[in-house]
Amino acid sequence: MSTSDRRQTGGGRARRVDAEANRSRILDVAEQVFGAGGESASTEEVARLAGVGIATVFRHFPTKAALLRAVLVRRFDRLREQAEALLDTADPGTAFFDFFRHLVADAATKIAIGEALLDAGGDSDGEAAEASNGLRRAVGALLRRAQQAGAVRDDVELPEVYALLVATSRTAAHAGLDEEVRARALTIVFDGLAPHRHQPGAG
Amino acid sequence: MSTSDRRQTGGGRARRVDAEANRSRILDVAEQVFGAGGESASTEEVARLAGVGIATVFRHFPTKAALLRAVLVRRFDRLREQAEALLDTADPGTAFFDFFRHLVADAATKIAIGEALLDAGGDSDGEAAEASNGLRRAVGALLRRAQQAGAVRDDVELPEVYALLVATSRTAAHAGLDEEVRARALTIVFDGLAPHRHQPGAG
DNA sequence: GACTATACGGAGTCTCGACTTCGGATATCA
DNA sequence: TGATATCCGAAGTCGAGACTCCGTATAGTC
Repeated sequence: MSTSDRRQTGGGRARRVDAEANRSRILDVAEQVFGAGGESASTEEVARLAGVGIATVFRHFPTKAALLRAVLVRRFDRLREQAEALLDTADPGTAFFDFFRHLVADAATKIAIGEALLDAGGDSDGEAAEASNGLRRAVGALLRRAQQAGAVRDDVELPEVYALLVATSRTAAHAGLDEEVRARALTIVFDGLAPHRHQPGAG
Repeated sequence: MSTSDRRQTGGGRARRVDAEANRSRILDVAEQVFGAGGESASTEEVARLAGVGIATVFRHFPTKAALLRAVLVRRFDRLREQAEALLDTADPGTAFFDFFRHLVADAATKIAIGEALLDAGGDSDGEAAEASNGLRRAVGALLRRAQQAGAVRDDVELPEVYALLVATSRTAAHAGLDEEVRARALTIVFDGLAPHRHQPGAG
């Protein structure tokens, strides 16, 4: 309900099926390409890997920014759905920490996602910001539930938790950080989020 | 002893004082410009703000990458010196946590620094990698000392600690994360680094 | 099978930014 | 002060990548 409903409403005829298939393939490829190379990857490469001409890409997405936005919206929506699904999980603590881990692992192969997690919140266009906020709210719900269950300390709030989520995701997105180190770093963060602790390192 | 010693050795005459002044000013401006806008900021803007022609920038630094590298080397060296100075501080725990906080705050106004903290380690040229490793080693020394003093748990190692340092620095570097949230996020990380805790959120 | 709106791809244009050229200025030294 | 090696800036070149034009192909409809 976020994308791909353009001509359906408004009177004009529906999109041709080949055009719809191309649009979908372009989105898939763009997610991979921008995921691997960041947003500096070229539109031409997306077209080539999708097996279409560059004009076709620009016909479906008027600017490169629009394409990137569409990719991000889809990704954010998917992550939000996964987060919301976890709200039904039996153990709130497991749900929260698992999703944290999942998002970081997911971002590890998607540079642009990690970057965008941050950027989309502030500026950006309405749709992308909305998708980003949707994800943020879902994380907030997981957090609150985990706190009520006593799995996360009560004195932390969404902004700093989300900041840590973004920070670890963005860093995991780049090469050079192997999986084991990432897991150990997350363990430290999770320990910091756990209840029953005193204040260290205060200046 | 890392930069600015070019013509001094080797027989040729020393650099003219106006040239040396320009070189220094270019480095200062470049640090600001790349700090604020990331490495995508243009060389021409550096030249303009430094009050010189663009050719002068390229005369001193043969490529944009070389300029960026010079900026980073200088910055890394400076941070390393600060870290090493803290090794004489009375309290090892305070030294470690203060430097962590300092580095994150420093990176908050220097996008390129945060990015480079990560990148320089892996590839990059010899000089930049060396400077980066120097900083990493200095952080390692602070960490070990803090652990011996019982201010940081014994079962964490430099890779994951450095990863967290990089992660929080990079994220702090972008807009939209206010100072208070940053401080609260760091508190969580520091709590995770503190000794005497059980394992939460394990899956 | 023919007709047509829709979609396609290749070959452009246009802008931007890294880097060079070269004639003119100036610090340095005698 | 005069000679000159060094340094400077304005105006280029060059390549890359975002975006457009237009003749051709094809899905959808009869």
